[in-house]
Amino acid sequence: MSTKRKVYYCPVEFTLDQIAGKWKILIVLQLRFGAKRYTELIKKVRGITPKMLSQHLKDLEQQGIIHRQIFAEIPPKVEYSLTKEGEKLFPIIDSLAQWGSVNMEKEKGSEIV
Amino acid sequence: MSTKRKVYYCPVEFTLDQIAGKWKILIVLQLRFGAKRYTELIKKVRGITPKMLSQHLKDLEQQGIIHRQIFAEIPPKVEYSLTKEGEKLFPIIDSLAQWGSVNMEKEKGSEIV
DNA sequence: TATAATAGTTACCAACAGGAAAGTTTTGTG
DNA sequence: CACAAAACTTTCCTGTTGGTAACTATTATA
Repeated sequence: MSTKRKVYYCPVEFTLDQIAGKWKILIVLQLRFGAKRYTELIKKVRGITPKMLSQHLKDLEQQGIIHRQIFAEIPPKVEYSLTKEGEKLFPIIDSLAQWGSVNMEKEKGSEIV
Repeated sequence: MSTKRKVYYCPVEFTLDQIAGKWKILIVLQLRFGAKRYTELIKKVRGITPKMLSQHLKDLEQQGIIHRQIFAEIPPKVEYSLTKEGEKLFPIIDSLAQWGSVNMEKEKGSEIV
């Protein structure tokens, strides 16, 4: 996600720009199962690096999709959760998951674990 | 889309890999309104270059999402249309469009034309 | 004083997606 | 023979995305 002001003529194009990239949707997917801490996300979002995670968490917070809550504890605790706005992405995630489940099976060498 | 064999553990991740990038979904979106020729697509998919269009048309054909029909005419005529498989992407496009319509309006400086 | 835990940041680098501009092929028409 | 039209292809270049690895800050505990 960039901060460039761009005029969109197409809602689909707008959405694609908002959630583009390898990680945003996968992060939201994990948060769907409940609020999570930074290190939990590192473990659950397979393959994501600290840099990518914090970068995308920042973006998502600015977009109003997730909420970041800091607990005044030692050691520090920060919890990420979906906002109401974020929950509105569920239909997108569902349709992606639906299409994926059907089409993954056609691929030789892929497994569902 | 790459040809690399990759094992997927998550249907959402699989789908994202299949339709990732700036153009695939926008091409499918246009073909939803009927079969189109190459030059029509160039005009309708705002901003796409010849290179990007033919590259993604090739990918989409290999993925079984679109069908390419050549007419033996002079000058040449090639028509692209969605396959049954391609039509299964409609729910994804619909959810992207839905989210986009709602959220675009919140952006100052964006207009729907 | 050294270590551990959490939540990051920073610097550097590589790969790939994408863009610009020009060229290619085929045949028909003036 | 030159040009037009359709459908691409090719070359070269740039910018963004993403990856690796190391480093930082804070406080508690042994």
